[in-house]
Amino acid sequence: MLLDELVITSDAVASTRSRLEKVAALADLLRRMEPGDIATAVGLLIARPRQGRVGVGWRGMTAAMGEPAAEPSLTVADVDAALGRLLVMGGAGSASERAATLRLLTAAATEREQAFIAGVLLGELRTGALEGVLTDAIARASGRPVDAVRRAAMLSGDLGETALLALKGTADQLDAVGLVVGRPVHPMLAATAASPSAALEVTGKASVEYKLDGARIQVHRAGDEVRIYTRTLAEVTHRLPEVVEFVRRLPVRDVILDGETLALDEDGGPRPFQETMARFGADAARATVLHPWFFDVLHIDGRDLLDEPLSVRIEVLERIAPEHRIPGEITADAAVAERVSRDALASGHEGVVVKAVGSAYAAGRRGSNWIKVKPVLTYDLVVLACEWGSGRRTGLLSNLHLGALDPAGEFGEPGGYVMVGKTFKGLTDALLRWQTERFQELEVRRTAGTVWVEPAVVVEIAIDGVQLSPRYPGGVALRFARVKRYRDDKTAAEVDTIQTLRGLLRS
DNA sequence: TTCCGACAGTGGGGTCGCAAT
DNA sequence: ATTGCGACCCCACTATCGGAA
Repeated sequence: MLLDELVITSDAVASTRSRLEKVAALADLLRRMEPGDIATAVGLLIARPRQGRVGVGWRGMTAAMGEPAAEPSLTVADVDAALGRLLVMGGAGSASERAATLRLLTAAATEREQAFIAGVLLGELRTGALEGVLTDAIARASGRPVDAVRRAAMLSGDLGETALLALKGTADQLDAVGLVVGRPVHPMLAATAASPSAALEVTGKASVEYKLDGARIQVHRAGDEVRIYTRTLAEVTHRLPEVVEFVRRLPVRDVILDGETLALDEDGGPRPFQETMARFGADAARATVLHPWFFDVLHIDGRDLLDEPLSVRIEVLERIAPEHRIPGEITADAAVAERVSRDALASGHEGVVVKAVGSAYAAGRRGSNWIKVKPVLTYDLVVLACEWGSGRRTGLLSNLHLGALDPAGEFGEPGGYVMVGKTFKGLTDALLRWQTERFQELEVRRTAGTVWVEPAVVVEIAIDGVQLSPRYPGGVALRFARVKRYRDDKTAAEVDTIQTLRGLLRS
């Protein structure tokens, strides 16, 4: 199939807000597609090519972009082949070859094909159709139940191959897609609640478990063969030899475990997330050891546990890895849940995850059977600048630069402000419109994407905490900052201080 | 008719490896 | 040796659509 045909559909999908119309257009395209193009096309349409990221970002893309072709000639297979070549060149140190390959591809593309290819390589097509909508479209095109398609995609971890199976295979083949030890499944995710009690009201009797601040791991063991995957199914086995060794010693033959890995101090307390990531991100072994903790088991010795209630899965876990099961308690009592949460926080952990004891393991879903609860801190800060938004926020001032007061001038002018982070979260459309006007009134200067303002507007910011910053002058950065409200009742002289925020580092 | 679950979009801080400077 | 790029860890929140209630 010509790439042009796919791009026409993609543009049509982007041009409507109706999901039903998006699904209809995509389903129509999928029906017309040759089997050999289906997996590739699905990857392109959701800007997640089946090769994965091929090492081209905004910089490389703009550098390679030249005059477009007048007539469409590229096929879907051509693009797939080019992406494959780019991927293979990944570590070869041949930047010029990569650039040449990319230039060759874009030179053969028409203007709208170039835009499409850029969107795919940057991972943001913004057509309003990602996995969810594509899953519906695959179901529509194939006539299979959407639940069957979604289930196969989650268990195989591969929407493209699932599309091929749905469209060209039999219903039985689709339904037969199941857990395979060694092949990662999309992990179950958690919703959010404000308190353990609130979470418990939703779940009923629950396992209330510590939430550890590390990296999610999914561990597969088949005999002596162990593989480890991240939340997004990237394989990281070689980075975690200590976890491999641990899992090899478990009293099982085959197993799939879900858990978290993190660095610990001498007392067994968690090290800061940054330290875990420094070790997790490195190829070579470092002095830091990453410890595995598990909270779920999906398969054991030939027996799938996905559809077993959580209580049964916990029993299995308790039997095979009691020392490395994430701490928690099963309860229907809000007071007990609150106590477990307090204990978790006192031990330095993030909070708790409250899990309905009767629930199955819903791969890839963020339902209300798992609910995370973390404490929220709020501070009043001053807005130092604001950046113009993109996409649906184009033309609106969106991303706030936040400053804390420095009364003594420890990091600059006495009574001045020290930047501690940015945020674009928590803003309603009305607030975006308001701040776009207000900050232009307070403008003192302007750079390409940013309007700098008088430090006069006070905003209440919620954060999960702070972390050491190698970037900001105060040495501290906000973690997961979001706007709660503007504080018209406060002046800039009354905002929280950099010393207050730095104080959070030590606790 | 209203409600609500699922999705997509809009970006945040920080870490690494690797290539270019 | 330093800097910039790209990939990938962690992540919150709002708007919207359309099926469920």
